[in-house]
Amino acid sequence: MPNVRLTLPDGTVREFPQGVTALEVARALSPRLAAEGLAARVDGRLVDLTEPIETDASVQIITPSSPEGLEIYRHSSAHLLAAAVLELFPDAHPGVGPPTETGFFYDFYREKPFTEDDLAKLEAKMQDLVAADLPYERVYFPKEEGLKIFEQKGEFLKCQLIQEKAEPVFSAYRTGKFLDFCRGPHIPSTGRVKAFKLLSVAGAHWKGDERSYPLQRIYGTAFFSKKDLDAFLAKLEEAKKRDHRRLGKELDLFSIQDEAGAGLIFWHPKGGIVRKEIEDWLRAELVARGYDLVYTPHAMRLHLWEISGHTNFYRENMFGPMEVENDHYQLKPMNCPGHILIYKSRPRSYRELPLRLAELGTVYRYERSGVMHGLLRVRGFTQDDAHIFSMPEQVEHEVEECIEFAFQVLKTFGFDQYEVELSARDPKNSEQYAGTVEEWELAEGALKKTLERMKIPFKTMPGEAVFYGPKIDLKLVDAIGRPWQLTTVQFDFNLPRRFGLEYVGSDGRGHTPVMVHRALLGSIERFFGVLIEHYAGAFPVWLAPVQARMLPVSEKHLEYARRIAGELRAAKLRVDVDDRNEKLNARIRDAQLQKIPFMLVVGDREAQSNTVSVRRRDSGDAGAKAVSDFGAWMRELIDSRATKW
RNA sequence: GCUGGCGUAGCUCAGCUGGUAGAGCAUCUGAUUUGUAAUCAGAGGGUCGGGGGUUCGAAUCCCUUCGCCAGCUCCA
Repeated sequence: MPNVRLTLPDGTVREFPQGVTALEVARALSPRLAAEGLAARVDGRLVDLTEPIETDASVQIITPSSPEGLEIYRHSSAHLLAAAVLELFPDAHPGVGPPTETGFFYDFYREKPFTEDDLAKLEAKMQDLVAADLPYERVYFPKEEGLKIFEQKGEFLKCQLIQEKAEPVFSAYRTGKFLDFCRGPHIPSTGRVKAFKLLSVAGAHWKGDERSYPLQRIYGTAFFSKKDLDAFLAKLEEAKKRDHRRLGKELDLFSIQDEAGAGLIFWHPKGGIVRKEIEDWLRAELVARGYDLVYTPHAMRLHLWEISGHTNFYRENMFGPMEVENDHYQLKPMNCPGHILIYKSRPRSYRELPLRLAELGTVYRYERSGVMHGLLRVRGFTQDDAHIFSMPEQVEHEVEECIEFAFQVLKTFGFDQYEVELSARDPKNSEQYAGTVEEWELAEGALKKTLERMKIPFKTMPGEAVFYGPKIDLKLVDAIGRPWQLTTVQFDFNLPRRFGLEYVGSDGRGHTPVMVHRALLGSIERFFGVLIEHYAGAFPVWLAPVQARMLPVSEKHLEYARRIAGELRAAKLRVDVDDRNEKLNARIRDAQLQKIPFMLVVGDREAQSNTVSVRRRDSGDAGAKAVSDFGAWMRELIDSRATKW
């Protein structure tokens, strides 16, 4: 039998008999590699360890430490789940079951819904299958023949997939009694699955099409070790504890009320303080950066939205128009037309450009009833919006400034990780965009060049652009690693033309300006939600609704506590006094649960020496401090917007 | 909007197969005068999300509507 020459990752070349499997290669290299191997990469192609290698090739063994390892492992876990489902629930029809970023899922069509109890039973069955150490056996079928087998099993979803996607001879994987149409690769056997958990069951639709079959999706996750799984589950718990909806209630920050309607936010006094601090900082920053602050009406004549193109391209996100004196008015879903009207209110000279109009503009968008989510997805929200009108040659610089501003925002609010996406048009779907192909190419090129010049890594997302132009989106990553889309910088060559905007150039002639839409926090509501989760409700001093709470040891010290609170308030600090008739311990506990940064315990000792005993939220008793020293310290923490102290 | 789950006091939740509501915390009152994460006692508080139906009788069963949760889809 002839030999094949296999190139290993370290560059060495070794000869093996033709038809050797990657598993055999691994064994030849080291028993440990063979034991750990999950799959193999042969000439760039991911294959099973048991696949024969017939020609010279480069071979790499995929192990748990390879980036692809976990994905393959989870895909195999999904098959394991499906195998368990078919054993326990023969009436379930399997759909698809891919790995995801955090685990895997498998979709089934079934009349009866799966319950939480079913998940426990399925986990037990999966354990049995793991114990049985069944191989993931790759088998091949000619298309017609294979199709018949799946038809006999009544797996109509699989049949549909095979008809649409299968090669003339297609591969499938057998795990015990379960046979799945699948490209692979898979791990060698079920015994290799070490740590998994089924997490939830939720609805889904066949191929994501809501008119198609309703399916039940079972979510699970799998890791190489129990330790990793436990760490993941702990992270889920942590996320639950940080949930802004829960903290919003516990800390009395905001509410959403049935009586008022879904997706509409009530900012309570404590949330209101946080919002005001954010807005004050932002406004000062806007002014410093050459923006002009404006205000525009919440409802305007529908006619404007026809000009802007919103009634064509955005109607399904708009509340219905209201009739006023034989005319129609529209609650604004965006702030752009208002700012455009300000621009248009008089002739503009090139000397005033770029004109940066900023507004904390409240907009209303119709969201389908199932999509609202706390502060993160609502129907009424305030954008920290701005529209920059500039000459074409200024626009790249303006985009750069916006991104630089966005980075400053991230830093100020304690975020240090981010991801950047460039959203371009979908070239196959040009009718959903306003403007010509040339204009789009120009705009996308300009955004791309700007990011490259700033040396910012980014991903290009085709088909993600808005109807009037391409955009750069910035996602921040919060304290527990979740990304949130907030900042958006959008290029617009469309609206200026639709509204007939002009400026007089140095040549004395009229020209059309270019417009940049940008929001940095995105929406104040969403940003607030993200902030709550990022800080787990424990805001830095400058944002904390109550910055310090006086805790008089007994009623005797109430007067002193009130006097000091008054002094600190005069120094513009947010201080309150817990004058309830409760044990000190109980009041400390409450302040702690309210995540107030500083507790000031005052009793005889403090009253005599004009001091306060400082208890820090995160590290407990910090000893006595002169009142004036404490005030100065607080001032510094606030003015520097310190996130740690 | 779609699929599934759910909606009981301000909050968190109990209430088996229908017999007309209960706990802890919170609130109020009283006692206690507190030194770094829950003092004790008493009281008030619910047309069981809304509407309709089945039944002698509904928090419990059915229909409908609103809302919430997990997803799908979509987005700041």
